[in-house]
Amino acid sequence: MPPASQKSSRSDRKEATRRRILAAAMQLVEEGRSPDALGLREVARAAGMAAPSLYNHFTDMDELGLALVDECLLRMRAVARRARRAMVSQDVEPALKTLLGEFLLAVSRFEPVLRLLIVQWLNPNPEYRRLIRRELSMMRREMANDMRDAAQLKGMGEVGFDVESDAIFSLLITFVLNALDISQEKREQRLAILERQVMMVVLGSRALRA
Amino acid sequence: MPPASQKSSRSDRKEATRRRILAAAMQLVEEGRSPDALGLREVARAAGMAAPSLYNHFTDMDELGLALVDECLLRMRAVARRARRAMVSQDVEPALKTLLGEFLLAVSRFEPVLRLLIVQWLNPNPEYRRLIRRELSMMRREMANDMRDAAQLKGMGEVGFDVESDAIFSLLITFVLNALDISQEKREQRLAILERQVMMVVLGSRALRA
DNA sequence: TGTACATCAGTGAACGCGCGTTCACTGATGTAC
DNA sequence: TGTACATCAGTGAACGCGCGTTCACTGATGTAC
Repeated sequence: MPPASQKSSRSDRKEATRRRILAAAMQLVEEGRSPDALGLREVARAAGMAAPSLYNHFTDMDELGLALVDECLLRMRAVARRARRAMVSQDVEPALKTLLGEFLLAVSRFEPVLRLLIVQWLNPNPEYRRLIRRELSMMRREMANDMRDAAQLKGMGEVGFDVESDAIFSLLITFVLNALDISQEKREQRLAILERQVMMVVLGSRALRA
Repeated sequence: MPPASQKSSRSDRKEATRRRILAAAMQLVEEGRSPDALGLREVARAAGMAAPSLYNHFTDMDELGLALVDECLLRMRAVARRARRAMVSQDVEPALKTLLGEFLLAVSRFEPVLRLLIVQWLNPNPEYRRLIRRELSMMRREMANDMRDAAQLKGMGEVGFDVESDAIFSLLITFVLNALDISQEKREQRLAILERQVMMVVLGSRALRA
């Protein structure tokens, strides 16, 4: 038996290399390289290694692709969490303005990441869809929980916000689709529209409850 | 100068072959063949001709692809028109129920067509996106016009419904994304949610106007 | 501590494959006289 | 109407290309004694 620290030395470096590969792939994505996702050689080159080396870290391209999607989802969750945290303990309207402002920033900053996620949402391989859908509904649920907590704080009692947050998510997703290749200026115009639409949902669900 | 009828004989047959190719491609799409759109040979085989023959009718694969997208959009517009016609001169809620019922049928029936449209919406070649976006905003506008006309009939005066119909469209699009590979049963559950969400938008925009 | 051996991340060359596309050709159909 | 010629939709074979993947090998690193 070798000492644990020694034993892990080689596997530590291997793990680091794996991260390096994923980081290189992510950078390619963020640079907007998206001719139908990335090629094996392209990623290898970006990571500064020979193509077959990737097979020491991923059994095939799909495993790399899924790991990449996972990485993208991770970033999006961080964005969502940050946005939600920024809106706690505000009134509805300023809270939404904050949320959407954060969202616009995120869309601009992560546009290629979002594009990859939507493309892979339609990947013939169902594993991609499962992964994305699972994470997405998790984000939806977190948002619904936050809304419920906020409502409770304002003494509105125990109300469900699942349908409502689902609708808002739909608006956000379509916003991304529409925003994909328009100018920053038009994007802000569309954000103003999005704001009104989210308000519609908020007011409408209030009316439905009454 | 040859008589026009004679002259067109050969080009008529050519035109017919072109249509045959597109029809064969459409059938492949509707059968759910979608490993990242269709291959040249696959389409040729389905149309019963040799691969290079396609070049007598399309300058390259992109032209065929765009023609195919056009065909898909045509069908979707027909669906939309039919749905809107089914909802004239009803009250808001039954009209929406009718609209969404038609919509669910269409999603089930044209699922692969819709999938192709969303995939091509993200095609690196911007021509696809332009085409789809143009057609989509046309459909949106038509819907907004119908809503405006209906509102006018009920004496609500000249009100714009663009933001509202845009929101409803967003909900529909995301519904398609979510519906893509779930069972008929779950789909109907989601349709019930969609109904409530559309009602939220309708009621909410009414509240916003007040 | 020093040496002989095992492991294994990384490599260069090559694989089979299917893709979109080009090319010289064929033969039925239309045109001109 | 009959014949000689032009057009052109359709074809089989072949092209170059880039893809994901396999393989035998190398050489640094870890292991055992």
